[in-house]
Amino acid sequence: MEEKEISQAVISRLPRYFRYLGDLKDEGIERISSQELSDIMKVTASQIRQDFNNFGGFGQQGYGYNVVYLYEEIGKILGLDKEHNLIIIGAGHLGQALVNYMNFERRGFIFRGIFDSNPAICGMKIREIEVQPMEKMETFVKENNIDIAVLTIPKSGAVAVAEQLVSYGIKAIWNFAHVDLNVPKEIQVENVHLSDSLMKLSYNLASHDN
Amino acid sequence: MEEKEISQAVISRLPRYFRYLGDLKDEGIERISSQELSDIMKVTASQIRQDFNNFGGFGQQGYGYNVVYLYEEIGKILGLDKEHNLIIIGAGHLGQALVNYMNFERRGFIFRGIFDSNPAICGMKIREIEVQPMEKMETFVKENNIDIAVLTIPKSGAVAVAEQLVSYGIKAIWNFAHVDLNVPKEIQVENVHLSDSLMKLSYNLASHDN
DNA sequence: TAGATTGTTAATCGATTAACAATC
DNA sequence: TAGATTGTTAATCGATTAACAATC
Repeated sequence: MEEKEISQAVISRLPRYFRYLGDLKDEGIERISSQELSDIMKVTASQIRQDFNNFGGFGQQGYGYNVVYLYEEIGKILGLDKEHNLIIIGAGHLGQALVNYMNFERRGFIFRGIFDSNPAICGMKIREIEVQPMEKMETFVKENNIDIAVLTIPKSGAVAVAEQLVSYGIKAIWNFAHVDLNVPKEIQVENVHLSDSLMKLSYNLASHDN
Repeated sequence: MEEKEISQAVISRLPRYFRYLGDLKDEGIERISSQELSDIMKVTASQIRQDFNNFGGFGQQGYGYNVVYLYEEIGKILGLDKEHNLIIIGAGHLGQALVNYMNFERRGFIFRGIFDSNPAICGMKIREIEVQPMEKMETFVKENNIDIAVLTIPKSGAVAVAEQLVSYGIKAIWNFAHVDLNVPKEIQVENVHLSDSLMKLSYNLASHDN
């Protein structure tokens, strides 16, 4: 599908552009130049133009970029014009928090199922979605066209569950378990290692402390 | 405190080293070479040696690295040998999930207080910690030697609350609100933008889909 | 047309990898 | 000592920034 591979450094910046452009759109701003965007986002205008040009010319010389158009194009690049069917494995506090966070749904990421290995909480409902036992996962994934699995289980079970999910046909994993998964490279994995993030903060706190 | 500034790229890798070394330690492994670590972590041995040498020589020629020693040194670099006092602002699902996640406490990050602007949930207890109204925040921060604030509130209020926190003497903010904070550069900010992370996954899913 | 601003090439900077001398 | 492996310098690679010609 892609002509040339875009670097992950660029991809990581796209959601932030998307957010700022959404805000500008909401404010009714019609056009913006790379220099103006540079001023509010605190990145160089050069980087902005380079980033956008990875995906083709979104702007117009002498004018700049049309906010709504650019916003929509970046949304498409990020796949936000399509619906994604998600399941979440692990109905603990974090899993529940994610299911309850409505903004994902607004962007087309729809939670279809919740699974947990603890029989005590199976049957419980989180926002109309019933928690199911792990045994139901295979059929559910196959019958409901699930493409993304969210892992909010302890690290001990995560590697094995990830392998199962891949065998059921899952294409991407959003991994909150504090462990590196072992899946084929064509399966996309995005790790959210909260304790790593906190440790980084801790380092920066200590090193800038005088 | 620091001689030379260490790049954030290096810092970002330290928690992962720390995790692998902890696992090796638990397995009773005494020593490891950069090459062996390279094999299990899937990064180059060269990078491992460069990374460690930013902080001085942790190894020994002909021998490698002592696992326990290296583990402890990296822990110290990350500031995990000290206790941190945290407060969390926003007692919603995500805030509750973080407070309930015991692993942070194990590493010395202690939740001392929880604040929320909704009077209806003030007084509620989350793991023995009572949710307090925002008005109590200033005194609490000053009297309890709080150094890290965790922001789990909607983006609308986040920028203002961050500024307040800074004025109360907070030194670092772990920001889960989907907005860029506007604080002096000596205040450390670590952003966890979950929707950005999910969008990145969505991009990679779409672009590797054939 | 003149002015503005992009798209894109070239230059710089920084991070990663390779190589090897130092040394345990 | 000989072998192994680090610490560190040098080479490469990739990402960011600067510059400017193209063009609206």
